[in-house]
Amino acid sequence: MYLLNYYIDEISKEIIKQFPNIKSNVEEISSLIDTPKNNYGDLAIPVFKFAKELNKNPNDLSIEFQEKINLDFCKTQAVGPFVNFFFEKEKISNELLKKVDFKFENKNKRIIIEFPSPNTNKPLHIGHLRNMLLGNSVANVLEENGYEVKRLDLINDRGVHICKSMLAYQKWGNNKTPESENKKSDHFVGDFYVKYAKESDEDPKLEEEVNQMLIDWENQNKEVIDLWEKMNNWAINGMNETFKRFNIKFDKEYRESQIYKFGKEIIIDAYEKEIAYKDESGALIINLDEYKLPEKVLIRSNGTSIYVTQDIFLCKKKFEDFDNDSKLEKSIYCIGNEQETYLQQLFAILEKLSIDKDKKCYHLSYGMVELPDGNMKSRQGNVIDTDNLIEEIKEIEKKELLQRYSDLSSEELDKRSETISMSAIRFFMLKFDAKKNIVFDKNESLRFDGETGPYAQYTYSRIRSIIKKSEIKNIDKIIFKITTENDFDLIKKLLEYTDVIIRTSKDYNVARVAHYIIELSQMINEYYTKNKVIGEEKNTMESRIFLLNKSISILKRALKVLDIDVLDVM
RNA sequence: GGGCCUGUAGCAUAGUCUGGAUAAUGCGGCGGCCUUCUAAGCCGCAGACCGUGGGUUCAAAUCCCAUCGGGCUCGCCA
Repeated sequence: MYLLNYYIDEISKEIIKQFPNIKSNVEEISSLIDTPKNNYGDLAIPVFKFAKELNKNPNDLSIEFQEKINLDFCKTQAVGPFVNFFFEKEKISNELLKKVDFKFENKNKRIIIEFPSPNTNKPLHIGHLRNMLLGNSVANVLEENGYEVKRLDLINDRGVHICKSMLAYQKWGNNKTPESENKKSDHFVGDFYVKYAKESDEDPKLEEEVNQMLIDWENQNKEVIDLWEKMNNWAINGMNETFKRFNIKFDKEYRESQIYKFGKEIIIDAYEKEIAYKDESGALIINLDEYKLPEKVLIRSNGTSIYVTQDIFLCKKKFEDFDNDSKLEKSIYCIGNEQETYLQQLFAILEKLSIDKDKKCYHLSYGMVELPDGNMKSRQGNVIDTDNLIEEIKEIEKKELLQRYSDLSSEELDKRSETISMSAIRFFMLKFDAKKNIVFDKNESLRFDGETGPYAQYTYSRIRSIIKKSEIKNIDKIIFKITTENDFDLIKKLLEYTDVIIRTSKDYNVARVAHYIIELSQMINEYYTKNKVIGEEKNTMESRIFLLNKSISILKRALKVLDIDVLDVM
């Protein structure tokens, strides 16, 4: 527990003082001190290690600990081979509450993170949604921890799949526009992608036409380029609306169409330095045996570049763009786990080419979003679309709200249902370990009770309501005194927030934040149902308001990391 | 066949990195709580050979080995 380090170290020092024969130093002893689960104490340490060193029975030694260790801020108690420490709650609760507001210092380090890097042939589905919520939340965590974070998007705006929707529009579009059809523009484009898929099943010749279109595109054929620009703008503008709704802003956008030609020189240079070799077909290949990875073709036998060629270039460019002051600590790629091998290869190549000598590149991998009847297939239209999904949940939420408040203004109804439904979907997408596949069942997945975003929002609103009714002003000036046994447990939970951020900044496991939010909400809910606030004696009421106010400020901070907004009234 | 990920109550998950005391939470089930701060809530009960087998250890859901089931992936797709 980071914010308890002072006390942990004090205990360690005292142990060394009382037991000079113990060989471990303060740091080593501190690392053994833990915050035990049940009611074993506020801090605890097992004595096995010391028992061995001192050649004593652990159960006897722990009793010796109990007798010898005397600290003013805690009581010592032996239980079997464990020594438990119970804080003198009245003495240190105010001190601890001051620590709750801990803010991380600016680290003077930068981290870049790339997501969700969509193709411009279809709208964003819930697979993209998982990607962008994950990427943005990781970025938020790192910012909270004091990093400068840059959000990057690589728009995959060229290639055969883009030409598919273009060809379908050329053939069956009849010069319709998103405006004329009153459709969100990326959906308009996506419909032609699905149309192509259907038609090409019947007519295999379409594939040749698509390939020809790609060649025409590369040759800058004006008609094709015009069509491409028109449809790309539709796709990108539509996606930007969705990003905006999710409060996602990019610091820089790269476009594949602008970089896909680059990278060849780097490969050829590597070939000349014998880092890559040419096989009998003429393809340039890099061997990655030393990384226990399959070898990778870098340039095709016909001399054209492939995706990895430009990816190598892009990495170099990112370093140029964001590491000219040597402040870059990490370059994170938020990409699905089906690309794991590819990214391992890419990173190995970047290291061999001395582009990423310090291993700054990191693959933030995540599992697939599956539907109850199997994987999503964009070309078959078997997908859950992000925009449609939000609207659907929002409608359900509106009904929920009207059941509770039949007289809500339509404005207020819209605002609340938007905030609550966004919280439900955000929380659901983030509460699972990113590595794991999730099955998205509309009926089961999106709830408003239990371990959900709305549950945490509800907690927040309840406390806001209590604070308002208490009519207490200048809450910060209240001198807090413990009024119940629940107080201290809640304070300890608030202190955990810092650890959650520290740990998540290291392993990028944002689900930890979600679980913390639930645990904290549960404790707050338990607190106010057990301990009344309004109507209590003045000092009791003020102390409880003080503590609850601190609690929801941490709750709000944690929710903010997941980009979940709170409501004063829910 | 090789590599990576994964397996915990009926279901969905946390805990595994860094071994520690009674394996935690939600949904579902059963039973309570709206004449005092919003029932999107709270309280209680039932429900777990932690995939299986071995090993290391005073101590294993956690570490090691093997094995079985599921997912992803493996030189010119992006």
